[in-house]
Amino acid sequence: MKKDLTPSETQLPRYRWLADIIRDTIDRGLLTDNQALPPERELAEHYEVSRDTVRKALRYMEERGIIYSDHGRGTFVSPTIVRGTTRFIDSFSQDTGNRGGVPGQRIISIENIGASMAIATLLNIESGTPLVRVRRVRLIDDVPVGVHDAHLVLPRGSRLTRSQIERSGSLYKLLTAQYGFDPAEAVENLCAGAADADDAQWLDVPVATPLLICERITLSDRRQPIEYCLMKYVSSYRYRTRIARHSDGTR
Amino acid sequence: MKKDLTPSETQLPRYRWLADIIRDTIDRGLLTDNQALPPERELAEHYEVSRDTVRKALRYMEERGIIYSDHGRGTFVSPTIVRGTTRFIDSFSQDTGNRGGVPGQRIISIENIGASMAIATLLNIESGTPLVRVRRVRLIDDVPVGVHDAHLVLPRGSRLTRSQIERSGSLYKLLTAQYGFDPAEAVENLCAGAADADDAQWLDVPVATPLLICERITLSDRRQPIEYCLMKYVSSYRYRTRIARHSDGTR
DNA sequence: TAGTGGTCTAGACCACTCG
DNA sequence: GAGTGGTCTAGACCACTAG
Repeated sequence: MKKDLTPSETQLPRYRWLADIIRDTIDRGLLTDNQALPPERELAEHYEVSRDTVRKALRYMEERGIIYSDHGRGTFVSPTIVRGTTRFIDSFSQDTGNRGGVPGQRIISIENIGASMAIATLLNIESGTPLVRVRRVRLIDDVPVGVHDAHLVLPRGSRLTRSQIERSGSLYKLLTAQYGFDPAEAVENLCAGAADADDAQWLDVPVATPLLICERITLSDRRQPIEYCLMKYVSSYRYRTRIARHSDGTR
Repeated sequence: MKKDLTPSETQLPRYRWLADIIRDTIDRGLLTDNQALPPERELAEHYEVSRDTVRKALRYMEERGIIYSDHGRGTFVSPTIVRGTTRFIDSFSQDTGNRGGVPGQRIISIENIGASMAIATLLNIESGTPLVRVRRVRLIDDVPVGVHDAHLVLPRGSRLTRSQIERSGSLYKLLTAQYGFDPAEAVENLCAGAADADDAQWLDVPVATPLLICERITLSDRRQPIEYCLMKYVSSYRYRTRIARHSDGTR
């Protein structure tokens, strides 16, 4: 168990080490919805870290929707409905797994293309720049739930093969490991749409069926656009998210 | 200008005061996309605060997608595409204003009802608990773009009138000011759907038109559910969001 | 190697909540 | 008033980036 390792053994900063311990405690059900954590000063003493480090661990968890703090009252475990709503960049495989489904994919095509004007504008690159386009049907428990159409900016000469993607569960993990693809942030735009003939075929629904359309632009650590992805989902697919702030900036 | 006020005059914590100054600098175009901010130590000296306070201001802004920091390189202004994608709980009026539209509403009905079993389960209350149900058509520049169906848990005896809501631009602002309604966090679930006869009438679209469906549960500071809201939007409406994390927890 | 952000500490005081 | 989280400080050292 993580608990038995010292922070230096885990190679993690102390606040991450502490966050993992607390997270574990919650995941094991020893602390449940809206129950209070020990006070910060107590945690600091018990784990032999400064109070500031405790606070860093708590803020780290709060950002992820695991706990929340109330001034003057204490720090509490977030209700189940909130925990686990944090969105990550490689969300599909992740989310699906978290919800108890088996994520899958069927590759429609992999092409080396030049950026169209529309895509070039979105990605802030020259039109005609070489891109890799990957189209996939996404499955949950072998049922098609969505189509992904990704346009990737990869280093010159990168070659992506069907079998590579198929072997690796997650396209992102593959790209990160093999091609230095390093997503830091993404912007998403969601709206309603209707299935066209292609969508209908791949998703096995009638033409004009309502679909959830999600456009994503992914940025590298230097905030250069490295991917444009158009995703369309059938109505049974749920996109979950969490909002933690009021517009007055409070909390 | 805020710049000329001392932190104590603004009644804000120093880190918020500093964040506002930097934000202002960016908004005025003195610092633009991917440009570097001064180093933390320099900001600390210049504004006569500790480096830790500077860091707190920077983290506050980073959470909101205004800037980003890279270890060893510096801190930079987020590209325009990213800035302003932060979602807030009272998003409709806010977002619409930010995008240059004029937000509006047409109230369909205000009812005092008892919680149905479905709603009661979602809100974690007894079925039959008194709720206020507010149905509204949301407008942008006087064009209907969505319908909101809110079920509110308000203190006993609260009375909500049409004219009150109409006078106040934002329902949330009214509830907060008048009824101690204090949203701290919200969970949203998005999916695709089709317009039913009612939707079609209010949104002025054919029945079965694809709609973006967004269900929201709003929680109080004590993380008690205080609202369930079902929102449906026509396909021209864009729901924008930002994802800042990779699933390995890095950054 | 110089410069940057990231982690960590120990201590002080403020602001809020609740009995 | 006692206990909690929130802000702030001054200083140290580590980790990463780039010329």
